[in-house]
Amino acid sequence: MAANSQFAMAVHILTMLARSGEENIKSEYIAGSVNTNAVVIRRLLGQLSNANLVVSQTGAFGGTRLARQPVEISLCEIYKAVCCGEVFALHPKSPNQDCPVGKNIEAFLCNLQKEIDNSVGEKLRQYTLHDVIAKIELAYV
Amino acid sequence: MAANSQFAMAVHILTMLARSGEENIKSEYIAGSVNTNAVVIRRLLGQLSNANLVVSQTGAFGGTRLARQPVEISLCEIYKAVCCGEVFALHPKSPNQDCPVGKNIEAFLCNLQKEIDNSVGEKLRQYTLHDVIAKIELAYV
DNA sequence: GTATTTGTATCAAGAAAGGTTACAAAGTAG
DNA sequence: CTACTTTGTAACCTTTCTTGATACAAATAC
Repeated sequence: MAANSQFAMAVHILTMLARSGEENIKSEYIAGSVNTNAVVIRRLLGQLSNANLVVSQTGAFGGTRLARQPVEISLCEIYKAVCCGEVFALHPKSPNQDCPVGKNIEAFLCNLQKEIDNSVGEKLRQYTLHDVIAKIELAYV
Repeated sequence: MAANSQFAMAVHILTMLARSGEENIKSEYIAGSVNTNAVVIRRLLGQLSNANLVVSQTGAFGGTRLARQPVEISLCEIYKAVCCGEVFALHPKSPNQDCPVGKNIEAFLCNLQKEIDNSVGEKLRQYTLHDVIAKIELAYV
């Protein structure tokens, strides 16, 4: 399976929007920077819109802009908006319930999964889009 | 077959081995508990063997046993032994280097990726195979 | 009305994981 | 030495996910 880079692309997209303020940005333009197809961008924008992170407009002079200030959007929100996945997956088939290990390992792993996810969420909550811009601007001064 | 469940299966395998002490366990037997094919188990055991977590023997009465005591094997080591993947992937194609965002976002995301991975590693380092057994035994008393 | 842009639907290509069969190599027992 | 057992791999198939691409209806501006 191809690796999931939706979070990386979503951060890229939102960083572009953050730098453009109230101006509407076209998916075609963003696609040029992310180096992909405009439909890929629009699909991601759809998810970000569902999460109330962006606002879109159809029609001529339409496009997308942030729904909130960059300082009010954490990377954790972005992660949750586009990543349905967990850090690791559970067993593809349920383990053998007649084995004491098989019977109980799933519950353990499921709890562990949640614990790790919380840990990742906490880390991501430390950064906002504003921080991303700050770091990137520094990088090319 | 959705996401990567190698870590989940590896923990399951090692828990089985941990409960059997010095005894050699056959891949066929483990496969019965994990509910998969013996070759899938042997593939994982190969990775765990490369990481010096288990020792295998071919031939009659062969099989696999832990290379160390359960208390000396952390979940972090297991994770690193079987997961080549990161929590999130970077851009599939390199972003447009003519765009200030495209030019600098990769470095930022790469650092973030490492930071998150460290965070996950730290969390997993808190648990050993011994802890897993303790929790599982409790679960079915 | 015409041009533009989003929002979707649909399809194809490629990658990764898991499952399966097959078999050589290594080891044990007698 | 012979027969048997088990690991270690290779090869192949199927399923599933992600990305990329084309197409077109709906919405909006002038």
